[in-house]
Amino acid sequence: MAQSTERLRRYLEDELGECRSEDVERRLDELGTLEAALGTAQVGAELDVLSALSNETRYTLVRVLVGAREELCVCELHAVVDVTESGLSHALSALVDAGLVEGRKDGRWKKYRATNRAVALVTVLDGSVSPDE
Amino acid sequence: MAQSTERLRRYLEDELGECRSEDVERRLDELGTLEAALGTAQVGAELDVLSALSNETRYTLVRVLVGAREELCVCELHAVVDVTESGLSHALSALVDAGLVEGRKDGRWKKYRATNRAVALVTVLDGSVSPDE
DNA sequence: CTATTAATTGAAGAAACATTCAACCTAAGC
DNA sequence: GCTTAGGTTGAATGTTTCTTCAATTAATAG
Repeated sequence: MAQSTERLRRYLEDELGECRSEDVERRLDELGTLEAALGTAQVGAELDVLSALSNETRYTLVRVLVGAREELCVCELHAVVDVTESGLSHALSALVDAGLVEGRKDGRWKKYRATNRAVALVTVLDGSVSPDE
Repeated sequence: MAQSTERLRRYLEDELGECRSEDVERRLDELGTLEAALGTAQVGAELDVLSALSNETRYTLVRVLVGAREELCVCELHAVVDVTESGLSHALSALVDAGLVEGRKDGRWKKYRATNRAVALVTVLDGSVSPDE
């Protein structure tokens, strides 16, 4: 919520024919309610997930792990993305933080797999985004 | 796809008990297939959508428009986010490019509404992300 | 036609991000 | 024990991405 309400008043005058202070107040309230519909914590968490996904390296890793339907070793994932070992580790760590991937140590190897959240998101993206744009 | 296959060879030796060159080749192939499962164009488009959403201002706008279930005037949206008019315009333009929002001019006002794609994505995010993280 | 208002555009500085290098930790192997 | 290999961490840098300011377009009002 923020900023000058002058323009909004003129807009409501246009829409409603007339406009009193309380009309502006009411509309601001409605808009505020829409904005706050989910808590700030929820929105913050969703933004974290989106930020984690919106990077080519990380998104590729998620896609591959979702597609694999099984856990993959870091050394296998390294064959799939074009970053250093360190970069790969940073990427996986960000995905773990976002709850998109889970890691497990297995002897001297470390394996990662996609979470249900990752599967759900990738599925929707595939379904609602067509390549021609 | 990239990088040294030495570690992968050793990993496969561990997993399979033995490992010939062709085993490494085959595994690299499988991984490559996973990575290429969707075309590059598709992945690029999905990344564009994710990048558009992964910003507080833009995500808030999408959430409000999805929640409103009707078109809202720029001057109304301005009451909801904390950026300049110019910033708001840039944000809306990015959302249009990503196919998350559609704009329509109405006299001297301009109105935006959420697309189906936006509704689908917000719905899944709400469903799969819980606030406590 | 001029002035005003709604909104957009481009450029530029500031802030956030991603990637790498180097150092490090841990588990196995000798 | 020592060494090697898999993987992670933190700091630094180079690149993107935001946000703003100033100028601009388009529509209405006078």
